[in-house]
Amino acid sequence: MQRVTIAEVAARAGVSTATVSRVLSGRGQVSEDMARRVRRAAEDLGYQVNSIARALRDGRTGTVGMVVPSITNPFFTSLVESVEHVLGQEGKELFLCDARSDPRIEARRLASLVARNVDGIIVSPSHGTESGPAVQETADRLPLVQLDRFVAGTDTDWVGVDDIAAMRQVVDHLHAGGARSAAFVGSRLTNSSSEQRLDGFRRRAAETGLTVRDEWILLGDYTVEWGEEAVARLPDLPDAIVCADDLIALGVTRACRSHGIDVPARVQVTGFDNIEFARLGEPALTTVDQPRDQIAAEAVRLLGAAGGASRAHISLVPRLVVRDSTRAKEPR
Amino acid sequence: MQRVTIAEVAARAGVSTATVSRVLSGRGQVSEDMARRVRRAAEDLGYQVNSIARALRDGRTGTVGMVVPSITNPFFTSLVESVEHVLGQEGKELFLCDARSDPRIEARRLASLVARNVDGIIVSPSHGTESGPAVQETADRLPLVQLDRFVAGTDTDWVGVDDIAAMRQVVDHLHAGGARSAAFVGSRLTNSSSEQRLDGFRRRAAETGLTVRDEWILLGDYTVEWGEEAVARLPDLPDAIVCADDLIALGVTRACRSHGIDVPARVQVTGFDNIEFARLGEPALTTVDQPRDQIAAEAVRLLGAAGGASRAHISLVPRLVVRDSTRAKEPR
DNA sequence: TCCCTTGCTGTAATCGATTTCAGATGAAGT
DNA sequence: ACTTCATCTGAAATCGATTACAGCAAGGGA
Repeated sequence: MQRVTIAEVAARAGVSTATVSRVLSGRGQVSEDMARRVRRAAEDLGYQVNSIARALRDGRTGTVGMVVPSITNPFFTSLVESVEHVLGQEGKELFLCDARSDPRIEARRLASLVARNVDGIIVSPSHGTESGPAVQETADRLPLVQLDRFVAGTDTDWVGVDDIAAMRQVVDHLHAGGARSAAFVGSRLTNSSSEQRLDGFRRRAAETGLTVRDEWILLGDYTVEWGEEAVARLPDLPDAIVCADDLIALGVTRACRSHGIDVPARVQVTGFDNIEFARLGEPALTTVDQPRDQIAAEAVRLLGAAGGASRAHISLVPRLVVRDSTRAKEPR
Repeated sequence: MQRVTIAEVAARAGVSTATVSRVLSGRGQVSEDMARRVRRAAEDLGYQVNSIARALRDGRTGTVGMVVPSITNPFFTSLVESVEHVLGQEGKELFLCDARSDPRIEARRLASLVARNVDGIIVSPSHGTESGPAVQETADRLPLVQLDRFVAGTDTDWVGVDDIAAMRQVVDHLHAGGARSAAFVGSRLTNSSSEQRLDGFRRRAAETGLTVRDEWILLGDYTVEWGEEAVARLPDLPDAIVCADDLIALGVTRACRSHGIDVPARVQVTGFDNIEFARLGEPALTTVDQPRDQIAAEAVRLLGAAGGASRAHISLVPRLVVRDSTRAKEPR
């Protein structure tokens, strides 16, 4: 159970710890003779570096922290997977934290990541305003990139999709399928995704002449349950229901099915994110595909390039995936 | 950006670093006078401990590593969430790694967790035999608990469900619903869950006189796609299809729907795990609910209690959740 | 008055790997 | 033979927090 230290390797090889370090880390020049002896000794003893000691010494841990609002939301899960993959390619590792959609828990997580000397932090903030102080404070100490969601009034890099452009595609597609009125089911306006998507929806609906009534704007959580409940709350049925994410949309189609409302004949429904289960809905969901791998790659790149005085806001244009919950066959 | 060290706090408060440490960590006696001065100085400078340095000093990091086969599988995700929650209550944090169902990647992750001095490791091994060496080697150095799955021939603690008992419930329930023959769709026999579940299925099927033909045992991956494909591969239809997890079951019911096979009237289908989406299938899946929170709590408890010479194997009895993909109304 | 506690505080060692700096060796050049 | 360099090694400092140990002062008892 005792860990082997560099000193023991040095003793066994009959050299100094400096030489051992040089051999094993590959920097500095060491004669082939010594190198062999050291490697042999390290091998025999089963030596492995203590990365805590190394981290203390050179101030970097090779670790990136990531904080997401909810690890059970498949969208964030797949984002985490992408980020982990990209980091893996640079030999870095991921510290994953779940904020449980609570800005206070989020703040604690961020502080603890700072204390643990991660080299950078990727965060998808839980709340559009309340997450602000903690995020900004953290960003002042470490490279930090916001992902997907964005907190108002913070000065950090950001990567996500262009929600406005996405909603334009969605609305146009529904319109092409014959919709003349539409409802929006989203989450309470406590984060930027939700706001942006609602905003984009409203704008494009106005431009295309779609009827949108105030009672048709329903805000709750990013959950299947809320989607189901929202349908019950609609005073009457519009031609289409635009959902702020796929979980909500799955709830909406499920509720429609159990109320005997035909989708897409009577009501067209759209989701957002293109999680794996979107295609498993009945009917399969038309939704907006987020380019996760690209988002992850950009985020990691920005973390590495941190330090420039100017902040980057990278918004990628997502792609509409047409399935069976809408009527038009073309993306727009 | 510069981090404040204990020395700076000491200088500002006009005391030694020892005193600062004693005040801030609360151990050792310090006069109220000094304590106030120190706290004041720490506050002013925005001091935060460097947990790397602390970890180096006292050999513990307050961190637990967890390795799962696939973070995109909702079952593992919810398990991670439970574990994270339990750890959070003891002030520990979780280092999450995704093995991508590859024992080699898994071995690398385990080694890196050891190098990072985590206090313990929770792993759900990817492969029933190939994961063995890495898992055993890791367990020899650190407290380690296997979760859900188990590697043959390793000597470590384990927590999971009693797959045999679960399958007994499943088979009895299908039998009660009128099934007289059944197929099994699982994953290739590369992990204990799969083996145990198939074994349990076979045994109980034999005991209850259910017909099981060899061509009805189909093994692939834990994915929706495989479930869909498996249906196409069945030479003819049994009365029931028992799936080794919910993802497979979702694929199976989806394929049945698109082939016009009525579930549960023509074929009954069952899943395993009770992931959130199980109830969203069409029809909603009858499945086996895994007591995640309890599994997580036991795992964390075992990690803490490590050191005893004897190994604990804790198997919890899961509960059958009856929904619409089967015919009988009672659990058994 | 002197010794012994008791209660605080500071000095310095410690954890393990890395790296600076100085010293040693040997080869090549004049 | 004497420099001059290049090449390699090792001693010791360093990162930041913790803690064993020693020292000091005040108070009590003999």
